[in-house]
Amino acid sequence: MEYNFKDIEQKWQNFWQKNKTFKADNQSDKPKFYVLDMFPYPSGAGLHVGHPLGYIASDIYSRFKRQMGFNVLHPMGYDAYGLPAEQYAIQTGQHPAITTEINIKRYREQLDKIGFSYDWDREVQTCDPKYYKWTQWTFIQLFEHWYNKNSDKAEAISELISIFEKSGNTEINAASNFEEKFTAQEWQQMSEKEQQETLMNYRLAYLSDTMVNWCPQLGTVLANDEVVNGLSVRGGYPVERKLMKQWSLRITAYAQRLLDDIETVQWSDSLKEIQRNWIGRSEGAAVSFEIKDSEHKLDIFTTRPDTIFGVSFMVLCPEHELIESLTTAENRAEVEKYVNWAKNRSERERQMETKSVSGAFTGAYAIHPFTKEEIPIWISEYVLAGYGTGAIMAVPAHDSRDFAFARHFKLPITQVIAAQNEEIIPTEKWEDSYDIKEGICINSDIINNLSVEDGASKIIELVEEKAIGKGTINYRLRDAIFSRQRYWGEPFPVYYKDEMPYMLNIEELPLELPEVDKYLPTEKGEPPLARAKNWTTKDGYPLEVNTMPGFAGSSGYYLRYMDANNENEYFSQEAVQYWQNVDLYIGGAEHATGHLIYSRFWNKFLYDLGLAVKKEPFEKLINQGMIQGRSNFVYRINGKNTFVTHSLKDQYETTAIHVDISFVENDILDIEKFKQWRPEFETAEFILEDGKYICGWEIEKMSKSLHNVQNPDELIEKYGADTLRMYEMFLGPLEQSKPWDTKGIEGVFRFLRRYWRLHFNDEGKFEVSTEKPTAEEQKILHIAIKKVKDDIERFSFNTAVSAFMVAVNELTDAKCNNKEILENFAILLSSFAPHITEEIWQMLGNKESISQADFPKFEEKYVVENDFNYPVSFNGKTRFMMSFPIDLDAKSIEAQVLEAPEAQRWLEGKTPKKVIIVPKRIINIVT
RNA sequence: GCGGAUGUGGCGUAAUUGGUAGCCGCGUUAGACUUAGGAUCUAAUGCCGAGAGGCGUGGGGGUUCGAGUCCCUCCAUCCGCACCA
Repeated sequence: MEYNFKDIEQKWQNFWQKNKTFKADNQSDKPKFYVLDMFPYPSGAGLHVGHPLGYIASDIYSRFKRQMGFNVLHPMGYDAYGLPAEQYAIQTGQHPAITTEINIKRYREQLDKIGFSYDWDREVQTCDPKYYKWTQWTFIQLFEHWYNKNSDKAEAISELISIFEKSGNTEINAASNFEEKFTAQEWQQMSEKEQQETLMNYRLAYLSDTMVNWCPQLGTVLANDEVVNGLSVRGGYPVERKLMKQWSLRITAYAQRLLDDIETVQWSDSLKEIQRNWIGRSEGAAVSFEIKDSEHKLDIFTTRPDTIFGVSFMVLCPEHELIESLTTAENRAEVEKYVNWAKNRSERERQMETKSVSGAFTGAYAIHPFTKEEIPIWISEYVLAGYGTGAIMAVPAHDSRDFAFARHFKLPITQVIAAQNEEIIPTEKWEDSYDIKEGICINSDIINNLSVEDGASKIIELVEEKAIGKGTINYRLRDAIFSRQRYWGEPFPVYYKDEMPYMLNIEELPLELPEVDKYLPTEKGEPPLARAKNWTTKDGYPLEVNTMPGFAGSSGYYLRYMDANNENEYFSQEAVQYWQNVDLYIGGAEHATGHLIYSRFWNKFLYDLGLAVKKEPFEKLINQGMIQGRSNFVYRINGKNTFVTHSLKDQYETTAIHVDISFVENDILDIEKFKQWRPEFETAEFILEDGKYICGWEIEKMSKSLHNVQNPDELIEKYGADTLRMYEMFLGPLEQSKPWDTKGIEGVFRFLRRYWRLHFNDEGKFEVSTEKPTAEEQKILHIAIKKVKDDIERFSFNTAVSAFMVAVNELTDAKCNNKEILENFAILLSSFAPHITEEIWQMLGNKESISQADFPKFEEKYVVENDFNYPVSFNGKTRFMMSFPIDLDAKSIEAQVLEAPEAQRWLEGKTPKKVIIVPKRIINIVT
């Protein structure tokens, strides 16, 4: 009987679905194991072969864990809100919900065809009101909490109010930018609105005027991780800075915990490093400089307080609030000109020209806190509004940017740090700044001769004494802007009364997304939800018209899977106590700074509330590599419609043209298909080699425009899902990027057919032997058991596939059709190739699904060898092999080796200086 | 510029503690079976060499009886961050 993968795969996919084979129970005596895939955004293009790579790996691991006796939670769902569906809606008028539903259906079909062991009863879709009810619910909780730095956790706003009533805000230590102090009495005298405005400075979800990344083409603001090089990640449109009233999440309150707990999870070093960089902790000092003839103070942040005696000017960012009041009359025109120029530059321009120096002098002077010298205050765009205080003390001798600025505007440069016993060169002769991180302080008054480290702590001590500064820690991480001026996202559960925002009652959730006539902003420039009719509460208060960003729905989805159908709670305590957190999370590295930071924050907040039970959501995380495309090229002779084969192309002037890979097999072009591809090629002529047109090739990104996209459906049609699954794993290590090359898939297909044939006799009839397995058969099996188990446990799926091939080759050579052996081998293979093994398992007489079988136990006794075939080397070079019993002592081995005729030949009569014998490894003779 | 990763046959890769470099698969070559082969099977296949043998894990150097693996140095490629004070 032939291996008919089509029937087999259909049969078992139906069986699994009908019997809910992979349904996970929230109650079990078994240990739990939670395997999660990063859920996909269902795009219109469907899945290509790169998407399932991680899904296949996690599926193998899930199936393996079930056979190892775990209760496995392996769910799947859809990150269904997103820009493409909305852009499409804007163009066509089709409701994004319809597009999304169609795309989800297509995704589901494609996923089903690959044979994944998901518990589909737990599916979530972020755009489903039953799901986003809990996204809205969490937002309300964030609004109702503040961050107490003393207890280092989120606490209820109601408690904060009672503190305010008792002692104002003088005693609290909260995560907030609000610096004014008020007493209990002052609090009580505030109006309702004033109180609400005050509280807004403490809430973890807060509304404020913020500098945002505004993307005019997308008509929305974007979070920092959604902008790269001044362009939007989605679409690549320019982004500008703009001050807008926006919802933000106070993720910065969690910066230190997000940083610290990176140490506790098993993620790749590179990913941990990306997160650390994104959080960007730096230690230093905040120092307040007095300003000459002014009541204002200039606050700066520096990581190098030890260089304070090298300050020769101060620099403010062009957005700095003191510019207005500090600028002197005679400098005003210049300053205004500069500020305007800087303001109108796009983020992109600004980032492109980081080398050019620009700036303006305010005419004002700061007073050095130690020397009392006057220090000119300048403005330049090289100081960023978003970092520290937006103002710096410039130490040109030891900072390259300050140095460039000082040289350009002819400002003094004073060296204050030097290496021990170093010859001092006057700074006028320097060509660059001296960015030294170790050394001793010079020209520095009271800290002279101290080390950099001691100098810094001395200065911090002194400024604290003078009450003009303190040691501080600064983070690069910004609060997450949470409003989007788009239609296709979660509505905020917020209404406005007296222009202050209030939360809906929990009972009113979910607040469902309303219908609108168009998916565009209103004429007044309000977001699309402003078009909705009756977009108010029952009492007529207007509802929020912004929607939540893409990361809202994906931040807590892993928790919802634990109890996906619970209508009363986000998830029950019973469910979370059992499932805890994700044991294995697999997905792409592109989420390193977005999703993975936000969901860690989300989880920590829910942890503070006593809902989540683990500090970190994802215990182990693996980033699967990208699958690159293999493009094919044809070479057109310039100015002609003639194409020349790859090996002859250098004899002509040619242009390489991407050709669709579906016309090409083994780099040989199907000329007829190519001619039909485009009208212009119909009359094309070809210069061949050996009667064939051979295409050139290159490894590139897999993309529609490069005509190199491999679609899994076609491959499943041709080879079946089991072959696709195994081939994707066989390609190479999971975490490495690798090109997709269909050539090798035949080898895996051949392997499965050879495996199938083990169970059939020469007449093609199913026939297995029920006799006792031979020692040889047991050995082949048990070597495979050990290898496959070890490989799966260390996520080395490619080498496991190779172990299967070795075993099947050996079983074929041994003409093995032993039932016991084949039964165990089927279990081994079933996590990789679930369909074919279910079929064989059934043919072998089993009634239950193979996924419920126990993973075979490795038994040492079947693989022990009596002899070891030693490589005998001379001076490290292997010369011949010689077999010895394993328990033979080194002395006897040495004596026998040296007597061997082969050894005599290599010794050439010399006496060996040394003989090294490593048992079961090697014999090395040194001459 | 800073940080991270990777370099092994024609190609994808393997070598888990420093111990036989190239497992497995693709491709290629030759052969068998066949009306046919894009089915199946057999054999060969790192490079040089007729052979003996020599050379080989990005380059150079080192440690070691022994290095793909450890150390130093240089080069190349990829990814992330980038005026972060």
